[in-house]
Amino acid sequence: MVRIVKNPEERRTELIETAESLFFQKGYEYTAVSDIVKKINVGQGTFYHYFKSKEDILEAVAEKIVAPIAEDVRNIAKGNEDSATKVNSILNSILKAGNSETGFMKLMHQKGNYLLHDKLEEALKAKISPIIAEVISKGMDEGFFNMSYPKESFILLLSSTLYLSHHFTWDHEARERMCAALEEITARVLGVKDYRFHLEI
Amino acid sequence: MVRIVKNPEERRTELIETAESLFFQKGYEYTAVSDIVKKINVGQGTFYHYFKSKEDILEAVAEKIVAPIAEDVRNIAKGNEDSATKVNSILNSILKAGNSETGFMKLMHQKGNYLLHDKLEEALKAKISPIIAEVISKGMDEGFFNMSYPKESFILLLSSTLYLSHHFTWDHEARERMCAALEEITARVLGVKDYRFHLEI
Amino acid sequence: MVRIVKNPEERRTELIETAESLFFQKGYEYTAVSDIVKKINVGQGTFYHYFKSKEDILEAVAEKIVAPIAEDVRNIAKGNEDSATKVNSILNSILKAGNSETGFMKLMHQKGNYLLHDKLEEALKAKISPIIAEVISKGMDEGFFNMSYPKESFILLLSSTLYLSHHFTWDHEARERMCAALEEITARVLGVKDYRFHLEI
Amino acid sequence: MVRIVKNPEERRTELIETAESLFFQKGYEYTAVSDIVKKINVGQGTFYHYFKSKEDILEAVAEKIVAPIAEDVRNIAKGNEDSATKVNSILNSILKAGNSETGFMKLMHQKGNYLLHDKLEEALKAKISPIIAEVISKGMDEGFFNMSYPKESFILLLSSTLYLSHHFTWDHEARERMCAALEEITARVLGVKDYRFHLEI
DNA sequence: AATGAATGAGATTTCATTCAT
DNA sequence: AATGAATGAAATCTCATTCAT
Repeated sequence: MVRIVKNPEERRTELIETAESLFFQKGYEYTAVSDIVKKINVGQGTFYHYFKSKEDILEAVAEKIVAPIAEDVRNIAKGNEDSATKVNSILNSILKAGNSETGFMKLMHQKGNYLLHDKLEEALKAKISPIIAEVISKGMDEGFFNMSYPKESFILLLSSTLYLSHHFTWDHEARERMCAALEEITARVLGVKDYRFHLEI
Repeated sequence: MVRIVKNPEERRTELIETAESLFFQKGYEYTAVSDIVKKINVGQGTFYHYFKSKEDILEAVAEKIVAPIAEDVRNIAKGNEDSATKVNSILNSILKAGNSETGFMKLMHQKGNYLLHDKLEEALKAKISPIIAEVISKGMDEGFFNMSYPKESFILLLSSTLYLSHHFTWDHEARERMCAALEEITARVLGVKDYRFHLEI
Repeated sequence: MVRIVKNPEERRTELIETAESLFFQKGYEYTAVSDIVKKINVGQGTFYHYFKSKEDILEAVAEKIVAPIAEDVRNIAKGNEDSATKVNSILNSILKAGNSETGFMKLMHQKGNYLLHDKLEEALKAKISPIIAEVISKGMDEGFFNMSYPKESFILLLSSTLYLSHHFTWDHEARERMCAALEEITARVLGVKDYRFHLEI
Repeated sequence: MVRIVKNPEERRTELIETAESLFFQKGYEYTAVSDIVKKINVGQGTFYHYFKSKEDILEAVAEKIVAPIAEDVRNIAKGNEDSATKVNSILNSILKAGNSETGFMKLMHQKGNYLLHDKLEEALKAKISPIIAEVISKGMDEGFFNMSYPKESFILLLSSTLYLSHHFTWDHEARERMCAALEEITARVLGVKDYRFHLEI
């Protein structure tokens, strides 16, 4: 085979992107390392030059997915809106990222992607929870929110949100209702009075 | 090997119980069919008399786990208590079943048990949701509860509850707080005014 | 592939014999499990039905080789000859088994057979040393042999014998001389006076 | 990485020493070329500037180990002592070099070092045998030693000596006995009458 | 109903060596 | 002289399932 030397950064990215697209199509378990390397015409060994195992690239893929979401959430948190609006935007941002045509939800809930599911959930929580915690905390101080156990309550709310995302297969109407329910729940859990959440899936 | 003929029902149960115990110890993925049959000294082929695949016995295990919980919930639903009390009991019943020493939670959240997780969640929802739905619905009629989308809201609440169960490893204090948060959330989601939930993990 | 069911004992032997012959031809390291199974037209899995690893069959091969030698030595030890004659026969038996056309020496000293070398040496010592020890001990009691440290001395002598076997590649004359040297050494080490050892390679 | 140019001789030595230390720790087979180069922070390609293969550096390591021993032996041979004393010193020199904390014996008898074992034995024999042969020969002429096949006998004796070294892990008493046995054997094999060997491990 | 020998596709990983830079 | 990205062949082992008995 012709040997093509590339900037390592570039090669690495190439591998991650290829892996992601294959995990999306066939699922992690059903994607062989050989599928990945064949697709970009590099040797099998090249893969192991960059990742020490198949699970290793899975983590890289999970990070690649979560990074822009975390970035988004971070930006929202930095903004000047009031806390309820921020929470609303954050939830929408997550729902949107998850449910778009190539969103992480489709990826997560596929037969061969159980492990990816785990890694994603973990990464999401690790990167996003702390940011939200701050928003909530500020909202509490300002009297916007009213919860006895803000941190815990929000984790539970977030899990509901992610759970909702699961159900991207539902028919339109069902999703609408689910979404509306989540709006109500969010308001109630946060103890918000004069704010109406608007979520979209 | 000496060939021991047993009552088919008995053999089947024996296989399911063995499978369950192995899934508990090592996880579904890491349990080979050969592990199961070796443990009760039957031939490999025997397994395939009773189950058409490995996934098949997984479903049987999931059902075996869910059945008594559903039974419990059904009994609570039949009782004479008011609706809020019933919901309270139901949630506790689920939490308890999930968190006991050999409860389904430990099983669900183990590395090789992703598929089992799925099947359990599915089975739980299939068997339990309708019963709860009725309780909720009655509570709504009686003015006990107040939600715009009772069914959807409760599913989300239930998912939070299960999610909470996840975290049975936390230290005592953390779990106490989590539990208290769930009590508050439950009340708020259901739109209950004059009832204080008491959950236990 | 047509499935041919055989008596397990037979299949196992078939595998061991095939493995031995391949190790002899190409060396252990250069023999793939797939080579073995292909040669007798069974599935790859069949191999792992009988041996839990490639190293496992290596041990079986080593045992198969050592067993008849140990048997021989045991029979010699049981005989009615005087101790010196027994020792002479034992050494010859080992030399002969090692140096015959398909003897273990050729097997041992081949590039890909280092591990087999080890296993063989180990097995030889484990099975044969105790028998010899007894012969020596009896010879000491009868005044045939005369050594201050019989056990230790004989181990050293045996190692020389095996070492000698190494050199099956030498030309005829060199081997003759080596053999004659060993005869003298044996007599001296054992402290034998009126016996002339006759070794053959 | 910063590129550091060194005196080729120095670089070569650095590589050999690193290889030796790794072979000592992990064994030749389990030491990757990449382990060696990583340890001294040079590129993978640099290795192949100095050695044409992995086996090539193995030989260099073997030579490095054997050289000082041969030097020692050569010096002893040059001395004015009588032949028996010289043999005694030579054997001790070899035993000492082999059994010191980082001696070649530990190296030789390690799982991944079969090939090194071979190379060492070969090198030892090539460099040391001729020197000893001369000492022996002189001793024969002077009537000190008495053997029918001096060269062959001594090789066998040497192999026993090395074999003994093998067992440097034995407990103190066992080694004492082994050593004493070797003293007796040496005297007998050489046909020495009025000399008592004193070996130390 | 029961057995257990047989199957075989396929996946991950290693690493000595090469070569474009 | 030095680099280190790239290569790729090859090998072991797993295990759900089948099927001759």
